Order: sequence, then C-alpha cells, then structure tokens
Amino acid sequence: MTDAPQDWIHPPDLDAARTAQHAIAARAEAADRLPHEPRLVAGVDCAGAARGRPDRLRAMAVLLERGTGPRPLATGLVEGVPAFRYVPGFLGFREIPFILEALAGLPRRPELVLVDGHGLSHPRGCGTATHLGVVADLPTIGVAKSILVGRPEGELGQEAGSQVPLVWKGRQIATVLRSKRGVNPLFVSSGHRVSLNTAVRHVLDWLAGYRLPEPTRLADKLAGEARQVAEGTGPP
DNA sequence: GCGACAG
DNA sequence: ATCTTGTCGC
Repeated sequence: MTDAPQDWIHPPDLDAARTAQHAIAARAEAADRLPHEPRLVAGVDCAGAARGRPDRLRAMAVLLERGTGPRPLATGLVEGVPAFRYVPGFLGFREIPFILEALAGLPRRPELVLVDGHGLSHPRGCGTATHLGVVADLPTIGVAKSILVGRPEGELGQEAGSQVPLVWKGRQIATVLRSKRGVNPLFVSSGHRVSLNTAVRHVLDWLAGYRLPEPTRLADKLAGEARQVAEGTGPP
C-alpha cells in the first residue's frame, strides 16, 4: 500500500497509533496471496546502534534466494534516530520507518519477508509483521522469540518440529514451534497475505540447524556485526 | 487496582 | 533490546 496514511507510519501520539493499528489490521489479509514457491525471500531485524549512541536504531534487510546456498544475494543497512520509544504493542512504529529504508536498499523486491516479531498474534492484530506487510504491500510472516499475548495450548514436545497452538481469547493466533532441540520455541504468526499454515511451512523450510530461520538469523547476525564495525572492533 | 509486556 | 566470560551439557 504505497498510499498508506501518514499516521500509519508516523502517528503523532499513542492514541493515533492505536487507531492506525485498528485500520491496518482491518486491511491485513490472513489468506495466502503469494507465489507457491517464493524464491526471493528477505529477513529483517533491528538492533541498537553502537554503544554511546543509545538512541539510535539500525535496521538490516537480507535478501536470500532459494537453493543459492547460505550467501545472501544482497543486504540493506540503515541507521537513524527512532521517533518512537519502545512501548509493548507499538513496536512497528519504532522499527518500520527503518525497515522500509533497508528493504528499499535491496536490488530486488522480495516475494516474502520474514520479520523478527509478531504478526497477528498481537492485542489488536497488528504486530510489526502485519504492520510492515500492509504498509509495504508485501507477504510477511511474524517470527517472534517470546510471547506478547496468548498462552500455549498443551505441552510442547522436546523434538525439533514440535508444535502447539498459541491461543488468545479462545482462538489460535500463532503456532508455538520448537525449531531445534534444546532451545526455547519460536512463535510463528501470519503477517500479511500468508496463512498461518503456510507461515509455519516456510519457517520450517528455511531452518538450517539453528533456532531462527536463515533470513531472520542472518539479518540478526549481520546487524550485530555492523555494530561491531561501527565501534571499531569489527571482525574481517 | 495489579500484573504483563514482541524488540 | 542491552550489559558480558566462563561454563555446563549434549
């Protein structure tokens, strides 16, 4: 949605932000509307900037192509001063302005984006993944490392691939997924234009022996390495 | 009113 | 998220 209202990205206050989230959630699509086998997949993540620059934020976008091995096709990095402080439930307004820039830095538009955070598993059905998907008009999946709302239903198995529903107010809002043995589970949710089942399928497809799927794992890792470089203590 | 609370 | 080395376990 290229013509997203200004309030959907830069609301003046939390009340306007809350109103925007309801409007965005109303336009989010929970049904599949993406290529059957997406080949160009991006992972996005935000991290604090270098120490000594506590109020700055860095966004990293990594573009991967299926079957091309572990090397990213391209990366997009951007840093700036966030207009929003961190408020649980409003993370998108803090990170999305930078994520959009980072994605714009990629040579090609991805067919699917994995986001570090929740999608529909949010108090107003508008987690960062959903928010980004609607604003950028891209299929997105939420891959969170902890719960915002809801409760796992039943006992999650210890084996990799184990799943149980994450339920809130009587309905499933995400899938709790043990992506690897011996690690805390992931919380996979529909972002925009990707159903929950398809979201879980793609997360499983992109796992490579680590807790996080490759797109998000690399975005996370490269954002951290970029910080080291910015501080002068960088690896090769 | 109190506790919970993505990154 | 971030502050941070070594350490316990498969």
